[in-house]
Amino acid sequence: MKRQILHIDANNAFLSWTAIEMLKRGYNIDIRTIPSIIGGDESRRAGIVLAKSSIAKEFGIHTGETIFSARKKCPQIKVFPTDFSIYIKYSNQLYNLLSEYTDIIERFSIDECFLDMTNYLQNKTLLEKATEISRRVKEELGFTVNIGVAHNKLLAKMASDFEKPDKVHTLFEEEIPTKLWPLSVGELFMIGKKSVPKLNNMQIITIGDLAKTDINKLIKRFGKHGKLMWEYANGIDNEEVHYKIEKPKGVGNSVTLPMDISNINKIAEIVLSLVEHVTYRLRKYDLIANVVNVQLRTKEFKDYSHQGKLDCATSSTKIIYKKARELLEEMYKGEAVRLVGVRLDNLEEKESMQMNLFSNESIEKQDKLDKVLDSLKRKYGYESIIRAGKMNVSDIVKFKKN
DNA sequence: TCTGGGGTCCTAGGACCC
DNA sequence: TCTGGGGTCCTAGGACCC
Repeated sequence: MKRQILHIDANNAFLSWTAIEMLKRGYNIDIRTIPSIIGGDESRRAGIVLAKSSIAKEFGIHTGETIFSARKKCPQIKVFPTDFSIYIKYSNQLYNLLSEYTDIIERFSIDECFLDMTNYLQNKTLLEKATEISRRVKEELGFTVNIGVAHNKLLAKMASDFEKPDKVHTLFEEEIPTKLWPLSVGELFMIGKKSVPKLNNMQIITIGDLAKTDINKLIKRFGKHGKLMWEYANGIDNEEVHYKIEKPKGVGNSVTLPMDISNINKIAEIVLSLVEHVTYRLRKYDLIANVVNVQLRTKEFKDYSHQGKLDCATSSTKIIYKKARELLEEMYKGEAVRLVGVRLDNLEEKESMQMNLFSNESIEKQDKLDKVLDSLKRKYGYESIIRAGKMNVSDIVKFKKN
């Protein structure tokens, strides 16, 4: 039996949601109707376009380009800051509305969901359900969505990416040759900008070209990814809609510094504050980590990282910082650093934590201290807890001046 | 006042064991 | 004077996604 899958994608999510919130707060312009973008903070060297209005798009502005470049294309562009609390609010509203239609719902990202409607059609067609959802989101939540209607996740996702905004598109098997195959190969999900030139060199220009290429040739050139590409080009995908909430496989935080730093002690202070953030998140999930990873990005945009296994899985700020500091010292060559990141991987449930016979007592003590600090953070806000040696942005500025 | 931050998965190569 | 080879674990880096 064929599965009945929908992919729902909020149109210009960050910008639309900001527009609605601003109107609610009394702002008299709907920023969806003017040349506008949501952008990162330029003063913190994070000035890229995260979302754009349709009019901004007409000026040739793309998501991911610099705000500087967007201004050159459209000097009158209005730039609004990011605010994740707004996005989470509207994302939840969308999720709650969609949850009325099926129990098998997967939050694919902050603005996208997959729905498995196979056992939830109630004598209606999948397309009728999609049309109803589209209308209700617009009327009740005040923004528009694109909906892809298909028999698997890949085709539903590709369909929702067809003409925008506020559209419902089907992509059933018999429509693949006319709707999917004429598109450029780079439009296919999981084919990024590095793969496109390699495929073009093999005379593969469209998704149809890819679909008709010998799969073994693709496997030879791209390994596992080659098989996936070929299957996707042919509309093959058996992935389930993952409706159970899964814990993360890894957690990380990274930060672009307001200015480049080449003093290892100052970098270590940034690492400490990142370790505090990241272990706090880890403890919220009741997880412990086995692997610590420290990442640096140089001012030339060269990324490198070192990772190391802990003797025993933990969520302790102190132990993880100690490891992170070792990794930093072993990898750092003295370059000017633009970004610092810390990731924790190979996570496991806290219940399974193995008792370390030799330092059991001190682990428990440290665990208690972290828990106390966490509850203070929740109560008084994260910024109220500042360990000695932690550096904030103004310290970095002062450091640079000295 | 060019170039975010959060993830997942894969691969190549080295170390080590038998 | 020949220097295997399979398996597993680990790390660094890269590709892709939103």
